[in-house]
Amino acid sequence: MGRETITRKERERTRHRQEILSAALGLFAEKGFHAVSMQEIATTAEFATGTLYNFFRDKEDLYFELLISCAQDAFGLIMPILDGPGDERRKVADFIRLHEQLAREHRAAIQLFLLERRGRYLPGSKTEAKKKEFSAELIQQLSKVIAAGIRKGLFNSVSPIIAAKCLTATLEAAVFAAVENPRGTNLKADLKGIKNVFFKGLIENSRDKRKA
Amino acid sequence: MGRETITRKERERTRHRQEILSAALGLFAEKGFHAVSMQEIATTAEFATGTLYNFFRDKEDLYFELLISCAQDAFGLIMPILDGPGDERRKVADFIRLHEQLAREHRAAIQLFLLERRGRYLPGSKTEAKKKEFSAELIQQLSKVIAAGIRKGLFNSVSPIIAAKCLTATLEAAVFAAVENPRGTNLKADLKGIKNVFFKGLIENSRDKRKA
Amino acid sequence: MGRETITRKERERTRHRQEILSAALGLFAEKGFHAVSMQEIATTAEFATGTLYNFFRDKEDLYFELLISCAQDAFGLIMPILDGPGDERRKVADFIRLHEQLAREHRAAIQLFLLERRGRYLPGSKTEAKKKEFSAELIQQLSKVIAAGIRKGLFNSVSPIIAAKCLTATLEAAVFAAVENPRGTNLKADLKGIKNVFFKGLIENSRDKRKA
Amino acid sequence: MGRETITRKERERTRHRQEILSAALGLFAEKGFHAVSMQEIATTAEFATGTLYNFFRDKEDLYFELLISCAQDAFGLIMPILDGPGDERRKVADFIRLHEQLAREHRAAIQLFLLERRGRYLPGSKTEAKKKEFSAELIQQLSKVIAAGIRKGLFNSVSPIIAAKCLTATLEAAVFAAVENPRGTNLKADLKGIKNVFFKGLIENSRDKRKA
DNA sequence: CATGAATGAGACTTCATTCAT
DNA sequence: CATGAATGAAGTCTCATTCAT
Repeated sequence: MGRETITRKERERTRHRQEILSAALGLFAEKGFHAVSMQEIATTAEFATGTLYNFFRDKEDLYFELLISCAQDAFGLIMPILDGPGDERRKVADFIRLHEQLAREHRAAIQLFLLERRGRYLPGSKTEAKKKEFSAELIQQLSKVIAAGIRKGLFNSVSPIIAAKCLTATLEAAVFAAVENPRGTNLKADLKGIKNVFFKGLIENSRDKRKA
Repeated sequence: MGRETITRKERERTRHRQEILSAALGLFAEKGFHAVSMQEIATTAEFATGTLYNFFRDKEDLYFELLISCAQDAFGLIMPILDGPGDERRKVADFIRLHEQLAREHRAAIQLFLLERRGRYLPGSKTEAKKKEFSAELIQQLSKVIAAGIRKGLFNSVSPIIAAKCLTATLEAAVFAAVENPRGTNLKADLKGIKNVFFKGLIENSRDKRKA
Repeated sequence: MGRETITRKERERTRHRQEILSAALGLFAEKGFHAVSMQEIATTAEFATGTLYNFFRDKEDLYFELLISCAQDAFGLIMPILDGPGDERRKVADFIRLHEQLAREHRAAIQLFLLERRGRYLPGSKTEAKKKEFSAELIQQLSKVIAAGIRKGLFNSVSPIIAAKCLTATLEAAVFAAVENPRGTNLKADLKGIKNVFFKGLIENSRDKRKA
Repeated sequence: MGRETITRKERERTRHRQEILSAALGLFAEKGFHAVSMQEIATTAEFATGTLYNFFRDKEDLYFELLISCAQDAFGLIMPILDGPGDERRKVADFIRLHEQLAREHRAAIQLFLLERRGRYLPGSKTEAKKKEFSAELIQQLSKVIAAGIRKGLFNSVSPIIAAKCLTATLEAAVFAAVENPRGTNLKADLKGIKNVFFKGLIENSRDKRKA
């Protein structure tokens, strides 16, 4: 019984923490960090203001934890695709296609990440560092895949890092646009187009060589 | 004399306006919209707080005008390249290369534009709309160039709009990174790499065809 | 068995109460009443917040009880010296000397009493009254000793109450200084000097008389 | 005219600052630092909350400036007595007597200084340091007078510093008591008694010597 | 009695904006 | 137009206290 009691309390606490994070996610994604007040988050989560501070040191910490939580979710979807075994061309194609699901199921998280570059405006903040870290990790993994593809002759010989940066920047922009204005965008089509652009390149290689 | 007096006054006014905008640009770029106070801008511009309100309706309006002013500068550099006559491949290459100059000479303006997606936190604001407008215009122009290139057989047949979006997103990310951390980035090399990725594409077409 | 169980419980309760008071004493002495939170006291005493309220009505009550507890300790040392039989000059000298021990062994209690005059900011509080009461009692006892000394011709004929107030005020200041900055103070020497000042007076009486 | 305009504004500003300090003095003296809110000070001074922050960095700064202002007033009365030329016995007597005026005319300032030892609870604060500084300066001056008196044979040979500390501690206590409870105290009589105690000493010197 | 999460009033402080000079 | 003191709403965070377990 003792163990169970403890466990119930702990479960409650975790659940409450989740509720707060959930409320905060929605609001931050909708309005951005500064336009959301702790009051607002508390009310949305149906807690008192002070309660938030039993879970998070301050507003920035709440935002930070949210960031981590969202990033873990996203990485949980992304990494298996990039890490797994298999054809690099397929991996990249799947990675691109995955963004449709991300836009559908992680709308708020995407806004959270992309609404404001720089973690919390003043560089050097914990949030700032974390965002960069996530971004770097993603690019790192993607570039590994691309490098492997190049080695196998599946991809042209371009800088894997640069290619990864190009692709992530493009996908971020596309996903963000889709998430901000779902009705005005056809993300599925856009992703196909993006794949096309990246896989084909702008300049038909054969012709290119002939000219050279 | 009358005309001259008026003219001097007008010049003065314009100059003061410019000084305010200039001070605001530096601060907004460095800290972001929320972390800059009107008092700070006033002090930096060496005016009194109230004076700012003789030139701009409110803080958002100041930001808005600043945005427009910066955008005009940028477009003044970009459009001639895209609009002018000549080889589309050259145009795109020049457009890419131009971003090095932008990062060098318009550091603050770039941060102003890219620090925060969304004009000013609540979607639907004037600033919000303006940012989208600028972005759309750029993509529009660039896609025209790409479309022309495709028609002339200079580029592969991809969606010009998508390709333009890919390229601008990528360049924005690269320029932003360079501007935020000049020492940690080699923008010139990155831009070359970007050109490479876009021109080559990931998948070597000749091989591609062979395999197919 | 019944009686024993009850007794153990009572002992436990008393011990817990003491632990709380002990933790509170250290914190109040170090930081003052306002800068210490109930949560802090609870943590230091290794209890939950709510537990404190099983022993004390509120924060002020805790402080009040602490005051009484400390005063009893101090009085337990002071009163035997003043009350006992013997030479009044010796009593006063011992009373002065006793303050060295107080500073050594009751550092926290001294800070508790002397850090803030007035019991607890709003005059008229319970704490306020208690502090005055203790002070009055001390002065009362000390003045009795002085009065007796005067009657026996051991002391000059001064107002015993005033003399007692002078002496306690002086000693309080000296002890407080020593307790706040032990390294910068030589309390033993200071106490000797104080004794000297009070026993001699500023004006050499013999000369005084000659001049008169 | 220009100079006059500037001067008027400056005068206004100084006057407002004074009004704030005056309101704050009354409240701090009555309730102590923590029990007074900035709101309360603002309301009492008939300003908006924010206005206080145009004059003082924060609450502590306001308190600090108040302290300095009060100390200057007090020193303006005390120092001429101690510094001037003349008989040291008279100086000390006048210094003691002066405290009646202080209690009458600087009631609030005295409470401000004596309500809470330690400047602002946590040692090391600006306020803390300033209080000590004032106290040290007073003791320093007073001890000089006493030392001079001793050299001239006007006073017994006691430690001047210790004697000064004894006297100031005593006077502070007496003045504070009078200021806290004007009806229950006869400060004039107390000061006479204090003078008596200090000038006579407890032990008649002639007898003392005879006994020795 | 012990626990400790929840509460919510209230404190301090900032800052966009106004307005009399 | 310029000035800059004044405004006061709003935001962040603390903490004494309660109460269900």
